Parts: sequence; structure tokens; C-alpha cells
Amino acid sequence: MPPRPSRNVDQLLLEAGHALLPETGVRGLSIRQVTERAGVNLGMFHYHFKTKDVFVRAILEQKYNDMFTSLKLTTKSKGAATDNLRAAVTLLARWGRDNRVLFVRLLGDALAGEQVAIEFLQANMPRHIQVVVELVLQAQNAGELRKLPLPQVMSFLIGGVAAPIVVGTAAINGGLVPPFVSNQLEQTVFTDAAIAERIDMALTGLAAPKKSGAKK
Amino acid sequence: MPPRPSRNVDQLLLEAGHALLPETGVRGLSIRQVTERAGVNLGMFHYHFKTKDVFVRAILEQKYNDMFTSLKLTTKSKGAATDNLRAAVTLLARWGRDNRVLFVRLLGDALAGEQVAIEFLQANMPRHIQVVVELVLQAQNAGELRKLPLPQVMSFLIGGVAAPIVVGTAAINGGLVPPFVSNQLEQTVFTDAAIAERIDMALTGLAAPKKSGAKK
DNA sequence: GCGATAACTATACAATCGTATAATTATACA
DNA sequence: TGTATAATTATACGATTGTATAGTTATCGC
Repeated sequence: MPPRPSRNVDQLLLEAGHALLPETGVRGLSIRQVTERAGVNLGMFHYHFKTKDVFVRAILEQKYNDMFTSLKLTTKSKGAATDNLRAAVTLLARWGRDNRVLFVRLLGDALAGEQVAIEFLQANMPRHIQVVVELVLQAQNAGELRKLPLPQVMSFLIGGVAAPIVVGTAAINGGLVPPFVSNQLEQTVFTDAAIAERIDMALTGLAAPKKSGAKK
Repeated sequence: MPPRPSRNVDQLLLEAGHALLPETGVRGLSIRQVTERAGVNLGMFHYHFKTKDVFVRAILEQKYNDMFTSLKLTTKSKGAATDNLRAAVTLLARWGRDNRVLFVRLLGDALAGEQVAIEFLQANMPRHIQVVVELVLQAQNAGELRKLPLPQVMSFLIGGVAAPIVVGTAAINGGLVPPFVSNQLEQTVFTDAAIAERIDMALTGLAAPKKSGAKK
């Protein structure tokens, strides 16, 4: 029973999908566009993946391995709680920056109600957020941070640290800003130093009204 | 020359558009859906508005009057610069909260590359942002805030204060969170008190390393 | 070389979209 | 009362979408 050998068209399709998805988002991704880019017959899409949902899910699953496996957050209990928190948030923020293009697109898709994007974020984000939550609680219990409501703390922290990356990326990708502003953004907002600075500022704002807070 | 009197179908269409746009966004807005909701023949759409772009622009223009005219920011030079900044940011943040549903949708549309949404935000946002920029510069020159790069300051300030509202709204609208979490969000993130708290935290983080910062 | 079998091609279907237009209707004035 | 005229209707065009399928092709074991 020897059939015709595969030309691995499914791989070509997935590669084209990886290239196109960050540009177009889920809703904007056209099957014909994918097959054309892959240099493959339209029928092969249905042959391998049946539906667009399955295809996108396959792409995101591969993205997951590229993105989330590089994000290893640990809750070590050594040292000051705030320092552990700072370390975790730093890792998370840098990871968001390094994956910002796809990440912003997924956020946009999820915001537009795209189910498959929502599911992906819902499935993969909370686990890592939870690490930060626990570190925040530790820092609060240690008296290093004020005991504000968790949603308030988390959204302020993530908003202050990560939102600059999101809006900066969106502005650059959307062509809203001229190139020299893009460079300025990258140098004053995207760098490790800028991230660290924002984290320090956020933690200072969240710090308990002690004598010396969490200044750098 | 007495013609047939109008039944003001254009008004009905605009009303339907106002109701649907925040739910669907620009791209998701279907002309047939609009006419159906307005109880009006499909042809009337082309008769009154010709194209979807014109229609959406008309809706946004009306929204503008509802939204932006209620936002009057002034740069008064009385009192501490930081206090003026705090007042302006407070107004801006409350305004964002009050218009959050449409606002988040427009952000999503713009993020998805929808031209008409981009133009609307580009045309109307910078003017109000500029007021904050100037107040930040005044506070920096007064030595009340550290002289960090403007993009860093603005994105941190707006991110920390407004991002919680945006993500909270998106989460609620997208049905990502159960109702009791929605209530929790609204009470710990959306209230005037919560906004004021975030602004204080952000300003504390941005404050010059003086003896006493901008604590409440 | 033959044939079984999976890979592949060409094409079509049904739905939805924005847009357009020819025909019909209802009115206020002559 | 007839008629000019704008408002309204019914319908269609062309493009694009995701999905499906009948038929063709190339290969390996025999």
C-alpha cells in the first residue's frame, strides 16, 4: 500500500500562517492569501486543516512553544519580597516586549471578540499573572507594599509597565508615527533600562508609606 | 415642486448605527444589520450615505460631540504644577471611564488597522494629550517631577491610570470574567477614588526624590 | 508494468459583504 | 386633479469569504 509521498504542504501552510498572522490578525487572515504565499493549491488547506479555526489554533500552539516556554517565572522566597516581585515583573515585561508584535495583534483580535484569540490568551496568560499576584501578596504581607485591592494593584502595575510597550507597538505598526518617533519610542520605552525604570516607579507608587520605599 | 415628504430614515439609520457600533466595532458593522435594526430598506443606506465610510464618519462626528465636548482641559498656572497636572489627568481619566465602551472599541478598531477609527483618534486625541504634556513639562521644570524622557513619562502615566480601565472594560465586554468579578473591577478600578489613587501612585513614582513626594 | 493509495488540482457552492440602480410610491403645489 | 419630484422599494452586481468535493497525479510494493 504505497501512496504518493507528501511534499509537506502542511508545513508550508503553517510557515505562511506564521508570517501572515502577526500582520493581519486572525480575522484578517485569508485562507487564499495563506495558500498563495505558501505556493500551494487552495484545496490543500481543507485537506490538511479542514477549517480556519483549526489552522489558527495550530499556529498559536506553535507560537506558544516559541513564546511561553521562554518565560520561566519562579517564586523564590529568598530576599526582600519586593525584590522578588521586581524580578518577576521584569522578566514578564521583557518577554512582552520581545513578543510584542504578535502579542499586540492577539490583544487586538481578542478585543475585537475573536474567539480563538480569546481562548489562547485565557489559556496561557493567567498562569504567569498568578505568579506576580502571589509575589504582590507576599510583599503586602511583608509590609513592603500597601494593602490595596488586588485588581487595583495588578492593573496599575501591569498597566504602567506594559501598556507603554503595547501602545508604542500599536502606534509603530499602525504607521501612526514617523520613523524618528519610532526610534525615540524604542530607545526611551522599549529598552531594558526603561522597563526597569517604570517598574521602579510603579513599585514606588505602590510602596507602603515607610521612610524609604523601593527607589532605585 | 412638492415631493414626497421624508420619513427621516437617515436619522433612524444613525440611531441604529450608534447602538450597534460600540457592540460590533467598525469592521464588524454590517450595513444590512444596520438597516434591519432601523426597520428600513437596504437601498436607503446608499440613498443617504453612499458608503460605509461616510456613514461611520457621520456617527463618529456625532459621538465626538457627545464625548469630546464634555472634556474641557485647561492649563491654569495657579498653584503647584503637580496639582494642576493631577487635576487634568483626573478629568481625562474620568472622561475615559465614562466613555469606555465606545473608546475601547475604537482602540480595538484602530489596533486592527481600521482607517476611519485611526483617523478619528488621531484627529481628536492629541489635542487633549498635549495639555497633559505641557503640565508635565511645567512640573518637571518646577523640580517636582524627575526629568525623564517625555514618552516614558506620558506612557507610564497614561498606562498606569487608564490601562486598568481599558483592560477591565475589554474583559467585561468580552465576557472574559464572571459577573462578580465585573462588580469587583468596577468598584476597585473604575471609581473616582480608584482613579485618584492610581494617579497618586503614578505621580509618586514620577516625583523628584525630594523629602515628601506627591502622596495624598 | 500494475494497481492501491495518499497527495494534490481544479473548481464550485453558499454565504456575506458593500455598493448600485431601475422602478415605484407618496406627497404638496399648479 | 394631475403632475413634478424626492423618498422609498426591490433587486442585482461583483467581490470575497470559508468550505467542500470530484477528479487527477505520483509514488512504492508487488
